[in-house]
Amino acid sequence: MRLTEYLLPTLKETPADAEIVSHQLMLRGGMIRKVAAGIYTYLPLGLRSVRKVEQIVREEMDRAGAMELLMPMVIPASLWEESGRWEQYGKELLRIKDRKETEFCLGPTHEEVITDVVRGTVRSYRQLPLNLYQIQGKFRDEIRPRFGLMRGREFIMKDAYSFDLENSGADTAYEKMYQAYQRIFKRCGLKFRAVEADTGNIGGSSSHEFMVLAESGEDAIVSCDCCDYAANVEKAQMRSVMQDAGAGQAEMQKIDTPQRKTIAEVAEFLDMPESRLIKTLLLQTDSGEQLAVLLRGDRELNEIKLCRYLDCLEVEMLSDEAVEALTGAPSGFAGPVGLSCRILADDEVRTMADAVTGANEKDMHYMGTNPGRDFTVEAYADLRQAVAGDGCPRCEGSLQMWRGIEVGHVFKLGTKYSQALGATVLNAEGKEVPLVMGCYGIGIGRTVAAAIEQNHDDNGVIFPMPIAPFQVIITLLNPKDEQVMAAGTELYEQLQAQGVEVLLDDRDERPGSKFKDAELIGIPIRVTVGNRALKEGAFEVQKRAAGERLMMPVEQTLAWLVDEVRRELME
RNA sequence: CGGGGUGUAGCGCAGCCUGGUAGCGCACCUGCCUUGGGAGCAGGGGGUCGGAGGUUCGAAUCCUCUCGCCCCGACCA
Repeated sequence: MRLTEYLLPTLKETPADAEIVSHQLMLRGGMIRKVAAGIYTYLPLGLRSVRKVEQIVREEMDRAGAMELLMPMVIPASLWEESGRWEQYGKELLRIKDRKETEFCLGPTHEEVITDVVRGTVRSYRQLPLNLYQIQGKFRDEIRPRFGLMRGREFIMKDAYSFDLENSGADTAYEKMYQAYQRIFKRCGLKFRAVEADTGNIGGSSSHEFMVLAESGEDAIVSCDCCDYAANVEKAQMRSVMQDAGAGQAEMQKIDTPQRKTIAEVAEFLDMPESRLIKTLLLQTDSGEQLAVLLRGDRELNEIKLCRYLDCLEVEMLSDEAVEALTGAPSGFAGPVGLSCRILADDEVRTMADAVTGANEKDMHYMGTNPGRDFTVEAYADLRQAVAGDGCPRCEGSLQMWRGIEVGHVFKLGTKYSQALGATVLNAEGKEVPLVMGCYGIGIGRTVAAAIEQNHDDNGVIFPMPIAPFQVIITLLNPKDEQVMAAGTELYEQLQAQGVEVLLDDRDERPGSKFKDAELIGIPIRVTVGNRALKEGAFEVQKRAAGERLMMPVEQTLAWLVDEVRRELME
């Protein structure tokens, strides 16, 4: 494309509402424009990168034996009622009505629709295994859209669904997708890691997330420094510390802790480490049950682990009023001694002796309390958030912390949806059995954004060749100079003939602006055409990533470029 | 939803406290000039000051309500 004919609205200044680099650069580079919160238009340049990622995904899905189809974005409520998710999914599901007042939703994911398709078309185990995917716009009415394409409400996703007769087949399908994902993100030029993950409201038995490592990532992940254990902190386990501390020596005694409400304040007041305190969290489940959860003072609750333990969808901290009603004291002084509600505790609490807890009385705490002796814990479980330095659950190593962007997620679904929707086949014995499913997502736009998070410098994006919107940009220093225009145009046409995706910057701008734009939009290779070098019979070539400039004889340039582009596509 | 902030030209902002001609930089248009790192000069276009109501002779500015957007927490590709 010639830039004089292309829509490339670059911005010199950074828009105020863009927080992270990828969002800023996509806005500045003329790749996207916001239409509403979490809703974007992909401008021509941005769309090209999106399409590149889609194409890589397609190739690898097809290679893994999956078939592409396309499902509707608008889905009748009735299907979601069958699976039970119409009630369950909550406000993220955007519900709409048609003119006849029939209810629909905008699809945030498509387990129901695909299962409906398959139950209507697949009757026999001989038609299995089956893996169907689509690349499509999804809508989730996120509580807080942010970071541009990173967390939009409308976003492009590849979602695939596998169907098998038995668990073993489903495991194979899962493994195939896992391998395909490795290939996809590698081809996109990303540094990533697959980690064990919680399954959230998609459900199912096990899952892995593909995390692009980036400081700006919204997820925290841990990995072992010795073995290959890696997990989202939501799910992360740590080496258990099961030894029982036994009853301590101290007598339990009540002490004054005026105005000291937080763990930090009490610890400082008593001049002891936070780990000697027991933190008492008062919570309420979605079914309205109130309970207390005990943690070592320096630990944080992992709500997802708690929800799994309780088999509920969410827990919520009690309001100050509810705390006062339950404990008889203002919030900040809750403790397990004499507490009437159900009490759970993290495993670590079992190892504590002579601990400090709230006394359920204003401005008072207990010293020298011991679980079992002074209060009764209904059950101990792993309820705490992993932190850097915790022991690896699989080996003797210790855990490190990273930030990651979740670009892909694979789930083993089991028969959750096939059972709810009655998707069955006849097996070899002629018996009707529910299909065993898996589902596999990739955030397309998010992958582009993640690539930018990982590949940029002060001057802009540095696209990896496979997902660059164009592979080469030819910068004409002075397009009014006939020789410059002629030499540049010839190279441009030759490159196109060779299948290289090339931009010709033929705009009548000063060189500085053109260099800045070329760097901002991250085209991997730039060819500079100016009369100074042309007099020597040369172009100047420069790779965006490396930066060093190279004078190259005009007649060698075409072959060199074609070669470089092909080589970088292969890497 | 809770807490904090912000809406003035396409973008970045000032003006608001203390009411009285709507401004600056970038971008855009025209001309001249310039052409190896976001030039210069001259001229020009572009605004329901987020919206509604109120106070006032007079509101971007004060008051009330409302909407959008951003940031901090629970959601997820």
